[in-house]
Amino acid sequence: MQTLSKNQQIIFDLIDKSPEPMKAYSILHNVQKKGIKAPLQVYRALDKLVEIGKIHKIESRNAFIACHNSSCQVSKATAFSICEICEKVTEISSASLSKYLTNFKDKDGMKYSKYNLEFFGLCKKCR
Amino acid sequence: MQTLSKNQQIIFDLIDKSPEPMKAYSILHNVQKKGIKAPLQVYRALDKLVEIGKIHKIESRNAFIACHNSSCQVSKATAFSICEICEKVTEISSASLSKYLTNFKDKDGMKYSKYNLEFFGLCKKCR
DNA sequence: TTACATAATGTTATATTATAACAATTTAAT
DNA sequence: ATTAAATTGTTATAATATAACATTATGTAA
Ligand SMILES: [Zn+2]
Ligand SMILES: [Zn+2]
Ligand SMILES: [Zn+2]
Ligand SMILES: [Zn+2]
Repeated sequence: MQTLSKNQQIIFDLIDKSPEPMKAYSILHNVQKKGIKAPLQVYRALDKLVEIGKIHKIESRNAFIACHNSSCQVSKATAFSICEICEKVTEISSASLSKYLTNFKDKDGMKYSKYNLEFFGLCKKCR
Repeated sequence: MQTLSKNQQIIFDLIDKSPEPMKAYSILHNVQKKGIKAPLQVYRALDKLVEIGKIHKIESRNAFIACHNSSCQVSKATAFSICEICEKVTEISSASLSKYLTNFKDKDGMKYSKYNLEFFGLCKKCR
């Protein structure tokens, strides 16, 4: 549990409080009053936060959410559900899923050190 | 098996022949001699080809590969392995994996209509 | 085969996402 | 105190993707 730098903390707090994934330039707009003025300052903080597992990138949406799943060790194994109507994103925390994927071997017997899984469908509200 | 339009066929052929995933602007450069001059022409063909399942988008790389897996019905269920050194991408065709993920239900019992899974590791050559 | 709807194309402009390059400052460990 | 590593600040630019509008081609049904 390392301490975050000033920019990292500001940006993490913002993402952590957001009910939905946040995009980089939306983050930028929200932190300009706190002195973070340039895209690069945002992207650098995002890179670090992803690296240490505090946030995840939703690749299909180019957006970021805070990790609320202590079992996904440093972002090596991530799974999300995404509603195709309202765009609600939830991190999936399933021991059996992560066990299955962590142990998955392909045809050549290769095991992978990392994965990202994105499920799509309709959330409760949108069904 | 529908017939492709002119632009769609040109762009599919290029991607299909490529040994590696192709990015949109690399595609554009490669088809300019064939009269496709604008990004939008490329993106429109890519959108359609993805929609009908002839190609897939590798979300973490913003790149496209041809589908060589008849069992992934119209791109609703895709899985790839990605080498983090040489960026080689392979479509994974595993009946047990697709069965597991297609039947996966989250905590609320929700089933998903679609998923995309990207595994990361080192390919044979790079290990 | 005309009429109509749908799909695809062509074109210009612009929006969105992300990194390069370089200088300065802060932090943490000797 | 010295030094290395990490972080910050700043400007410019690269890479990825869509909006808006006009035109042309294709398929379907009276
Ligand atoms: Zn997580
Ligand atoms: Zn929803
Ligand atoms: Zn496929
Ligand atoms: Zn490799």
